[in-house]
Amino acid sequence: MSPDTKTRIIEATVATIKSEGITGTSARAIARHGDFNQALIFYHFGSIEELLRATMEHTSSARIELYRSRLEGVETLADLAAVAGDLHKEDREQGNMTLLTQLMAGAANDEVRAAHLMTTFEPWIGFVRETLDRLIATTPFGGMFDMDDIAFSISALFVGVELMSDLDPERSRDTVYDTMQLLAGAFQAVIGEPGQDTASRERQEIPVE
Amino acid sequence: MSPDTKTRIIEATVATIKSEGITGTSARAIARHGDFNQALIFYHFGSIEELLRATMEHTSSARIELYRSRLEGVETLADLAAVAGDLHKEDREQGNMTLLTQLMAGAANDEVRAAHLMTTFEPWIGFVRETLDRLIATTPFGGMFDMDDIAFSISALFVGVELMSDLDPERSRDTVYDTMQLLAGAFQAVIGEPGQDTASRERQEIPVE
DNA sequence: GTCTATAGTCGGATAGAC
DNA sequence: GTCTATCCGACTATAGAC
Repeated sequence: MSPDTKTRIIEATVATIKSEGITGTSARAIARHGDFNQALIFYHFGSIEELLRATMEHTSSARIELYRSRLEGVETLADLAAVAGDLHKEDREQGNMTLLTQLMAGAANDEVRAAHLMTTFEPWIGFVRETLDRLIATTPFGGMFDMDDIAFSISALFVGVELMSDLDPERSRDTVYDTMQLLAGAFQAVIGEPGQDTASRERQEIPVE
Repeated sequence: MSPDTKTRIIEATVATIKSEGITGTSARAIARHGDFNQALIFYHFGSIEELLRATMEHTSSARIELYRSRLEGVETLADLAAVAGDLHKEDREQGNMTLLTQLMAGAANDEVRAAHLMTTFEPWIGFVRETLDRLIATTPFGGMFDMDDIAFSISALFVGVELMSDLDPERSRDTVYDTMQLLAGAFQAVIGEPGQDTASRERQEIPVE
């Protein structure tokens, strides 16, 4: 019945952060959520610190694969905005974004934790970058902007929207993604779709990496 | 020598959140930072909760006026990005953005605190909106997008960039704002500058509210 | 591997001297 | 208005029974 105990503890940790926030996440609170004894945490992880690190890795690696599989077929900026909006909505409903922002805030004044969290987040940014490369970098506009900065900014935008939405849950943020989709479509119209001629650019192959 | 005691306590609270994070902010830690007795907090504010609320208001109202005075002269999107980048850089260096994100994260699972923080943040979003109104809403593009959503997204972008920058302080984020400035300039070129004719829009008065 | 019990620290908050 | 002293609950972590 009980799967791996370490996994059970990590899942209880996730549930605790989602419902109590990082400031309310203690060994006792986690044990209450998972219905096991508090001392188990220290037997399996040694410290709360180590448990939080393990929790970061567990949740991050689980999500990145889903994102990758869903976004690899995307071919226009409007599609990107639409799929990203859908994924983000799922994550919101499951509390995954709250989990992330709470872990981030809790790591801000702790260098070791921050470095660890950034490492788990890096593939995410790199992956937004890859998607952008497919859609923009092959156009003449690709050379105009630093794609790393844009990928970083887009990732930050999602994080920021979530953090602020958590503060104001009554105002639905679905329209924000609709608006972003409109904007992306307008932008796409200006730069032209990949694989389709426009007045201002030459036809190019889209590199498959 | 000592100004208002309440102010001293609030300033010690700000210093504590900046250096210890929201999870490390306790009555005792605040008292250490401000070099006064812990009991003073409860005499003047009644509870930590109330002190945090007062701190939110204090810091928010102080900054919004500065932002307003600096941004009211802005007339193009590129200028907007430039001035916003400068202001944001100042805030970063003073730790004000860390303060904000930490307060946000700490308020996420506390409805009363969240509502309070959102209230102090609302003028900020409204004010980004006013700036956008001056720059975009008077063009034909104004009708295409929900300006509230865009103002919300821009505010969220800054918050998100900061939260992520806090995790990765070594990678300088100055280039992010340079890139945003470039993007804004390109966008401006497409929609045309306010007060200047373009092929696709009629001349309009910019309403002064 | 999981539990109870407990040590030791730190938290919010109050009473009361000055 | 500011301090000392203190209550009491919650915390991390460990020792040791089972």
